[in-house]
Amino acid sequence: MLLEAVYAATLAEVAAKGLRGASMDRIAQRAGTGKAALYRRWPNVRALALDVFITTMQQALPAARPDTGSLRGDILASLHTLADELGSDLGIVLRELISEAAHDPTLSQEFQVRFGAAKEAEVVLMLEQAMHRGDIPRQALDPYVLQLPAALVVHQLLLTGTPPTRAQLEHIVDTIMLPLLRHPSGAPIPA
Amino acid sequence: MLLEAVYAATLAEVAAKGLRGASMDRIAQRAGTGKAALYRRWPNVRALALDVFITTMQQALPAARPDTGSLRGDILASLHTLADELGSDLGIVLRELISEAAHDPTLSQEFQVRFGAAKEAEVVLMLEQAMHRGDIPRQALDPYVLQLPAALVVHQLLLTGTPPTRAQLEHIVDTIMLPLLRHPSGAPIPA
Amino acid sequence: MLLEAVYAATLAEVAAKGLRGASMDRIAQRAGTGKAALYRRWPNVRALALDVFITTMQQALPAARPDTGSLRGDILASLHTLADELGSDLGIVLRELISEAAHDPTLSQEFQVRFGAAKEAEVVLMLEQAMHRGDIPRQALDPYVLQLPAALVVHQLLLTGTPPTRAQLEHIVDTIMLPLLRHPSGAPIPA
Amino acid sequence: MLLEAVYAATLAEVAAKGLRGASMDRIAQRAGTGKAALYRRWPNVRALALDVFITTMQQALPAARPDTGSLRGDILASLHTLADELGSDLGIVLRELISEAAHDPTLSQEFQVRFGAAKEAEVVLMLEQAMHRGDIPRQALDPYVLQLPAALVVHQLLLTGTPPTRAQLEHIVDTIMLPLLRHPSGAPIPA
DNA sequence: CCTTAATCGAGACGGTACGTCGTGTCTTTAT
DNA sequence: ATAAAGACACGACGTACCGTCTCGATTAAGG
Repeated sequence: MLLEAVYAATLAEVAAKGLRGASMDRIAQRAGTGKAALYRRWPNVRALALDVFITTMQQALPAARPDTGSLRGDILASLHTLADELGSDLGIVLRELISEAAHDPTLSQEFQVRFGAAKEAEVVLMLEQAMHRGDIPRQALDPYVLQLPAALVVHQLLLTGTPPTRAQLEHIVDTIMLPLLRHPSGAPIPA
Repeated sequence: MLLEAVYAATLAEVAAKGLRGASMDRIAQRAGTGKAALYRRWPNVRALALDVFITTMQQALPAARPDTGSLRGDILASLHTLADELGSDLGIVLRELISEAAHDPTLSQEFQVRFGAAKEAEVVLMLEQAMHRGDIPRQALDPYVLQLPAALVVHQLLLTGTPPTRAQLEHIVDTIMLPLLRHPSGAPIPA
Repeated sequence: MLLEAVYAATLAEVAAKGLRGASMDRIAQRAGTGKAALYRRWPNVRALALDVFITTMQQALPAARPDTGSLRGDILASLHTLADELGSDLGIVLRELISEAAHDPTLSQEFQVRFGAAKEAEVVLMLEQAMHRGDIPRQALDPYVLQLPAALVVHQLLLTGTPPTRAQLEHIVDTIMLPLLRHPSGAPIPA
Repeated sequence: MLLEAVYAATLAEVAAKGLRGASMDRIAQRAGTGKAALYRRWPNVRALALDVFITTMQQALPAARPDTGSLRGDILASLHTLADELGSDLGIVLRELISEAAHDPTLSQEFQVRFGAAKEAEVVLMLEQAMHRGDIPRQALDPYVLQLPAALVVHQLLLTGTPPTRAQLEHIVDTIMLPLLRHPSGAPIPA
């Protein structure tokens, strides 16, 4: 109840003023509560924003674990969900958190564990299903290949400010991702 | 004279307190001047800090255009230079730029022009040399493939806080980049 | 508690630097508080200083309503109290009030109500007692006559920087005030 | 030439922003010159304003030495001139100077000598003419009586913000000033 | 059913930094 | 040589947030 209001207020505030310009006072006011209620749960604005970001991202995850019947469809659906999320206010928050993480290694790890790992697990699942089905040959899963489509999506967002279009996503999947999965190099994977 | 003092003061302040904790008052004091002299040139602390870092960085750039004789060697050298740069203070600034760009589209463009384009041109040059030599088949250059190694390096930096090691870079080149270049899909490239 | 500290700090600051040289920062520091606490209550240094002085003055007022048994004694006692007040730091504040009032009509009124009116009521009371006793003939009270001694005292203060001496006050009462009251002109009083 | 521009600029600036709000920078700009030219002649804003004020006042003085043929007419004419002056921008400057004088005794004296003394000499002249004509009995001139009408005019201005009307001036002259001059007390005048 | 404890909103508190403005001095231009 | 224009070091201004804190008022559970 109250938490929902706080989450919504935080997203709105960060979207409007940026993480740097966000203020506890205003978030409290937007949420119709007092600062004490916020400081009781989060030590500062950044922590609050990170929590909101990750929680919101995670709620969006289940919808992103699709089973369209084909590997191509699954990957595309997943990327599309990601691109949609990053195109919204969450994209702004992501960029803020990236800079914040530069000063706070804790945040970096937290971010990696709660967001990076979840994304990766999702892809692993999809690929294992695909190997079961025989869509792609059995192979050891290379983490760099797993990250690849997400990395390209995020990279484009960070450099140009907008996530890839559906056509661009298809291009990424068809000319980069699928070829790599169909003809794996079989090289050993470094730690 | 005064500018040198300000640059030095800014670097010292940022080193001491971090980019986020730097304050105009203290920078002015360190530089033996007044705030007005700073605000006359930069609109705020971030702009000052970013200017200082970008200027400092660009002086170190020219060393990055390699010609090792083989495509693999060229790409690796280029990536290594990038990873080294991003592992230093430059990495921090990159992250600040990213968040700053979320609120200032101008900066986004500026950044893309002064860094993204330079990086891309460098890769294009390497690939054309390689096609001349016959290392890889003649092909239209796919911007997503060009960005790919840099995207993976940056992505790892942003998620984990540290750039890839030499072994990881070799892995990226050998199992992802070179296979894609040796067996291009030939698909049309979307705008 | 805090207010006391602020009042004391303000008096100390003004004593040290003069009203014009007083600064909010220093007053806050002297009072062991922050500027925000001051600006929450007063819009600027002048308002604070003036409030402190007016309050301080009013606490000293009650002692000023004399009943010496003769009209001459009453008026002299009243003027003497006024002269004493204006000879202290209060004189400085009076002058500040005057210049401040030139830009702020509200202050003009406030000043008139809290001092002018009080002073006038005091004189009216004395004169009515005197008419009762038969010291002076019954007469309509002319506001210009009522203001007269105070006006002369203030005027001298403003022009020379020091209020009249006891001998000068006696002269004013004996050669100007009392003759006018003993032989009133009886002319109508303009609005 | 330049001085005229500076004088006009100063009057305009002080009228617009008050002495407290006046700035050397703006006066210089209004006068179409640089700050250096001002600081070469006056040590600070207050000194400049005082100089302008007194000079302007003195130029207006000669017009105030009337000879209407009757004492009443002379005094009224003189008071009217004073009230007019004080009702204009000069009234504002007067009030500013009064507060300034609180911190600078030099200014107090200067003001008294150049303005107060001139006013007094004017009244003395009028009264001596009147005694010559037999309008009033020969008598020692009491400085407090001399100051009296001006004191009342200034007092009203300072308390209410507006100088007396013509009717009020006549009242002051008829019921206070003239009676005192026609029936002098003859008491000795204290230093 | 009442009371005791926790939580709520509201907002004051001591602080730090902000970005603007004005000071009085000193230097650069352009005659 | 002088004058305008304006940079310089300094410091006060008034605002906005910070993170801590004290308040009643409102709930809830537990005796």
